[in-house]
This record gives sequence, structure tokens and C-alpha cells, in this order.
Amino acid sequence: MDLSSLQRFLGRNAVDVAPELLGWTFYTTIGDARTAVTLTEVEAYMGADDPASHAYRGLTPRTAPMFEAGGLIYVYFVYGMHFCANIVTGIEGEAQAVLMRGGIPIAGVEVMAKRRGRTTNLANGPGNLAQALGLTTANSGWPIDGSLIGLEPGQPPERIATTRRIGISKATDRSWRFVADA
DNA sequence: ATACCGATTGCCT
DNA sequence: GGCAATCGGTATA
Repeated sequence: MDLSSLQRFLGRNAVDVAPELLGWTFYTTIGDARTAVTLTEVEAYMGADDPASHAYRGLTPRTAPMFEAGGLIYVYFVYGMHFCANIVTGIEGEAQAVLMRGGIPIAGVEVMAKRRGRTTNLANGPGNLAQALGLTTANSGWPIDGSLIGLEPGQPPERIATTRRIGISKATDRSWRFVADA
């Protein structure tokens, strides 16, 4: 999907965009290898009004991508060993992003298996998904323009389960996690 | 300058 | 179910 169409789709609240991204294909072409997954699990993170968001305390070098207009990715490093990737949404100045927590490998499976060091559970969990796609903080802020990173619409899931977000200690009451159910 | 802790994962019991 | 691994970001002095 081209960048302008994508910006139109992503230029809305992460909470609204997140469930609509289920079934979409997210892909990367890193190290000459194209890898792609169908998104099955996502979470929405907002900005100044979301204590669980990295952007809650304002713009910093790390979170800068979250404050841009939708259409790029935000990748962060956590627990001293894992990377997690987000699709930035919303308008410029209002930090919002959708954390990709799980997907079904559909292209470049061999490469993903090599990166993961295993052949199963390649892209379940945010850290695993980012690793399978070859994403690190070096890629944070990169545009989703279809060149090295891209996004394509797909078959929406029949049913979507909505739950609380995983692994956070603040704003735990918000049900902003969306999981494809079939 | 120093301390604390996390949008996690995989191995161990 | 419990817990160690491991380090950058953010807070506190």
C-alpha cells in the first residue's frame, strides 16, 4: 500500500486502527531478505493520556517516532535483550502507536527461522515477531512506504477478542489488546 | 553519578 | 507457576 493511502488509514487513533490491522500483512526487506507476517495480535498505546505508553512523559529521542504522523515504525529495546516494533498512527504531535504482538509467518519463513534459531513459534510475542522480521532500534523511525518496510490490507478475522494489555503495570484497566479469533 | 525497572522470553521446577 | 538474563532510559541526589 502506498504511503499516502497508508497515512490516511493510519492517521487516526491507535485504539481505532489497532483492531482493523488484524489480518493485514506487515513485511520487511532487511539484509536482502523479504519476510512477512499476517498480524494476529496487536495493542494500542496512546500518548499524554496513557500512563502505560512510552510517550506518556513527553517527546524524547527514543520515542520521537511516536510523535510523528502515522506511517512509520517505532522500535524499542527492552529487558536488555528484546526489541519490539510498533506501527505509528495518529497525527503529528499526538503520540500514538500499535504494538505488533503476534503474527503468522507467510514469507521468508526460512530466514525467520534462522533469525529465531528455531522453526516453531516464529512470530508469537512482540520480541519474537520483531526478531523474526529483523527489526532493531536501528530501524526505529523508518517509513512504511513499501520499500524496506510495508503494510498491505488482508482478510479481517471473523471475530476479534478484546482484552487488557499484557506486561504493563499502569492503566491496566484499558482493554486495548486485540487478538484475531480465527 | 547512581539506582531502579521495564509494552519479554525461555528454561527450570 | 517461578525466575534469571541483561542494559538503556528515566528518575533521584
